[in-house]
Amino acid sequence: MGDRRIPEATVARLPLYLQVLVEASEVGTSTLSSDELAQGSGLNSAKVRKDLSFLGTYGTRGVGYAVPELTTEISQVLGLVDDRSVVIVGVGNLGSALASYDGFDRRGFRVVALLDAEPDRIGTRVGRHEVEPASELGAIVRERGVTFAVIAVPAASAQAVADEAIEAGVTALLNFAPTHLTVPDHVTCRTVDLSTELQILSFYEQINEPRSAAG
Amino acid sequence: MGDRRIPEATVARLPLYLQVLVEASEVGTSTLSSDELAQGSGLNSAKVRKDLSFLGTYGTRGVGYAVPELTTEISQVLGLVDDRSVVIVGVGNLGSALASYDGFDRRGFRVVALLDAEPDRIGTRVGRHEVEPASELGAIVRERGVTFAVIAVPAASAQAVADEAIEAGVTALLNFAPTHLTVPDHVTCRTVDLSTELQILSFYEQINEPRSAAG
DNA sequence: CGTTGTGAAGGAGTTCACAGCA
DNA sequence: TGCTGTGAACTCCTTCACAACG
Repeated sequence: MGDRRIPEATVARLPLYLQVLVEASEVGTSTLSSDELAQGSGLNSAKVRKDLSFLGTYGTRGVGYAVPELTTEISQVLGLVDDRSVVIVGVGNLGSALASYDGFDRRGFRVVALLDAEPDRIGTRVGRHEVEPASELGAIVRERGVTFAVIAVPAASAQAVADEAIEAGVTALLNFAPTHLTVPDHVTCRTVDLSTELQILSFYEQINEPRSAAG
Repeated sequence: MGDRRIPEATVARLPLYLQVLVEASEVGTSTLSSDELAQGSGLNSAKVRKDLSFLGTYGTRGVGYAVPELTTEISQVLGLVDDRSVVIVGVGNLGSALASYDGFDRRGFRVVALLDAEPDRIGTRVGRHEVEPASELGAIVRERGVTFAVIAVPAASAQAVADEAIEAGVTALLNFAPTHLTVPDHVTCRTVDLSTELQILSFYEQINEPRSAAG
């Protein structure tokens, strides 16, 4: 210990641990060892212990980690304690899917608006929401205290959408457009690009396949 | 140089460079400096040069990188030269969105089947395909020479789907189920979990927000 | 006795800074 | 002159190995 800063690599794994913890608690398990946590998340126990040590001391030697306590602690560290308002911009195929995705609500992310620039789509219902005009982005973000924006618009308009959202007060962006977004320091942006993921897979697939061993 | 192995971190960035290169070529730009590539992908020039040096020598000192040559080289390294057959398992909200996503085809990933376990969905059309029964997974993979599977089923059935796909010959998995999949060494699996991404964002959002500076 | 927590070692990735070349 | 290519320094992450402790 000593340092209070949690390494980036550790932060990226905390949600995995949370997943395993929630599953365990659903089955009634009250304690998990670092090794069990590792199994469940596809890591190794040393990494798990090191990661959890950054949060403080939540384990018991000879026993393991208490599921409810650790769940609470990780939720707290990740800032999942109170609800966050999310706006989804772009209600095409992906945007619609995201709007209907229950994983948002389950972790305290409340979708408060769906926006789109297409006149045809405005006023239609998607999931529990009615699609509103994208031109209202700034106003909606301000009025409804939105801090998260999910960007599911074409690459060409993604930066403009991001800029307007940030201008209005959004501080976290989840970007599905296949393009790099430039954001100020106080804003966090993560880009998820399906095509990129496939290309990375493609690289390793051809490596793993040394010309098909018959037999 | 000397080493022929491309670092993992570099592989993960090659698709970004490819994106910038394709955009540049569409605008008619024939040369890009490491700094321009860096701008476009949100990195820094040293990283770009180091990354590209692993591919060989494709730059010209004093000038930059030739767009078409570098595009070809990266495509080749990523194994994007010939088409790959992809099967999408799970045609819920996300699966449907993926089925209609044109980013797959654009990079040589050919979706050859959509599968689902729900009797209601079988036979319905989604995008250009008719949904087939998930029980046919193994047969379809074998008959159509599928090597990529996109898993968009609930977490509870994801591992079973993965196992069957792998058994039939799939060697690359893109998993959207919020759970860790165990796969043999010769198979590559990448998990994309929206909820995980949001939670990581959440962490940095609260860090960036030191109790809201008025003004 | 079993498992955590952690210094220390080892490895991977990033950045620096500049020689080398068009 | 300007930009690449790259050793070397540095920082970050992972793994090891074991003392500490319930």
